[in-house]
Amino acid sequence: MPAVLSAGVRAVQAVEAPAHPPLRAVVSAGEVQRIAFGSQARVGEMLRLLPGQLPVGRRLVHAGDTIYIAGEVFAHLYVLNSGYFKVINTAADGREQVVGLHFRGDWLGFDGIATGRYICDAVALDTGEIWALRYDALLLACAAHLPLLASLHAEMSRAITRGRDSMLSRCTLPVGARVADFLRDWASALSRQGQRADQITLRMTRAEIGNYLGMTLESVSRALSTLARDKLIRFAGKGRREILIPDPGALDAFIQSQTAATSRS
Amino acid sequence: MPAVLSAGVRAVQAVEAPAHPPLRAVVSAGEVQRIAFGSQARVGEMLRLLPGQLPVGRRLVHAGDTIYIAGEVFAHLYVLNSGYFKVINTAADGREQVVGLHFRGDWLGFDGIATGRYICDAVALDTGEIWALRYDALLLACAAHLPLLASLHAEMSRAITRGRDSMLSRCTLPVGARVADFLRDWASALSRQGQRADQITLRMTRAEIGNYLGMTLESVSRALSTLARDKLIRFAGKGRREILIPDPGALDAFIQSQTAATSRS
DNA sequence: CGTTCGATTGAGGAAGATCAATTAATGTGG
DNA sequence: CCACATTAATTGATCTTCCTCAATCGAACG
Repeated sequence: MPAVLSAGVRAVQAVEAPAHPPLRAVVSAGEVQRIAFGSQARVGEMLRLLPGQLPVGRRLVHAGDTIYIAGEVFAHLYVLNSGYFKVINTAADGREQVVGLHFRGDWLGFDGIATGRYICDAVALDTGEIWALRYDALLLACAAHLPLLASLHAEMSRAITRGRDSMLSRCTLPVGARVADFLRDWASALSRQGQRADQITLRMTRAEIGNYLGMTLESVSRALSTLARDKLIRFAGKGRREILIPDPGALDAFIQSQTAATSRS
Repeated sequence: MPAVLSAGVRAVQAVEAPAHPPLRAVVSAGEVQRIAFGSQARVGEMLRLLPGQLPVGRRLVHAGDTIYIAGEVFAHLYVLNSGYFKVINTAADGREQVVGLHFRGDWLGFDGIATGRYICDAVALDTGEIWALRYDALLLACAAHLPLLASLHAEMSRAITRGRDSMLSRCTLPVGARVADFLRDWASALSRQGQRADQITLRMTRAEIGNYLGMTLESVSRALSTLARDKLIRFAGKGRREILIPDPGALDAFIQSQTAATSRS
């Protein structure tokens, strides 16, 4: 039984955030319009669309806290307001894998809708705040307010598309390019959030990254070392979890050079 | 550019089925209740839930026909009434992969919701019939009829979950077990449809299967030969596309024996 | 300051890809 | 209906990639 992923998972810690500004004040409607598809827009859109009567349960989480676990009865969808999260899928025979990484603006919990129980574990990688929406209340609100429904569906659609892109990456790229692609993804997620995209703080161990990317931790380490040697990335800070990307375009070029060499069609 | 996947793709052929029995008569409501989660139930559920005013465009397709292609403007979701279908994802640099296989009762087109354009190609593997639902009309119908909305969400949820299960299989199983898992999946899909699950007619070439499973066509061929040698499967018919599964449990055991050996955690 | 956990790096081996040759199936024109 | 052409599938030999095993190093923490 691989203990890598479950290590450090702490008990659920449901803390209600004390004082917060009113929901509608966080992002202005105008700002929402300007930043298309960015997480600012997505979170703002949520805030704008959520009718006052739909209760939003706020919860602070810390690294290792679980949002939900497989088998738990489904009742809520979660909107990530801040922090970093992973989703772990476990097979009947015990194989497990990190199948998703999620950030501000993402939704969690879709996997629970079909069966009425969550299929995966959702775990915080860092301190953050999540909003819990009762699914039944959300459905009613959606029926009354179609833009909210459209927004919800767009999120589910994105979840499907991202999963497919991950598949493509895992199945068509050699390990080195997979790691580069991972960094590129992370950076673009940061830029969607309006943060600087050239500076990444990995919140996972090499073992977790390797599990996510379908390779061993040694392969992750070697790939990162190679990227650093070739000046495609740079390590910052004391530990080796701060990564700088001087030239994102060079990363793209590297990935493409790898695919041209190894075209598994 | 890998030509494997696009080979044999023919132009869209939109044929309206001539005479059909009225929608509600195909599956009785009682039958729907009895067969939980099977595709009979899912198709029947659709029929029951779709209000009369929601227009359903029927289309007959043949092997190679495209339901939609990447970049096309999104307007419809598709419910598969019969036939076999594949979904192909293509990266910016030309890498492409079969990321999904779909059967009677499945929905296609969710990937188009978020951006307003389809992200993938959906191609028929065999003759079949699909129902096209205008997404805007569907949203309105959902708002008026919440069970329909719940059903739609359940389908999207399943799409997400299935994608994650595929990821897990691709990233944690050696090639032999991946092929066995593929056969098991196909068989269980057949059984959900009420068809016999011990007899599979592969509608894809070894190259397509390999692409779907993240391995070469030679590996697929070798894996199938090994499974046949070990009596876990048997080839029927003239070609080697008819596969019999004498003992599904033995397949499970085989997969598990492989995972115990190669635990990439 | 030692202990522990994570990361790096090297050496060797195994799984699977690639290359190549053969056979089987499918389709085509005569 | 048959000879031929074409595509799909199988099988073997070789080679590359990546995994496994192991040792070392560094950082974090009590």
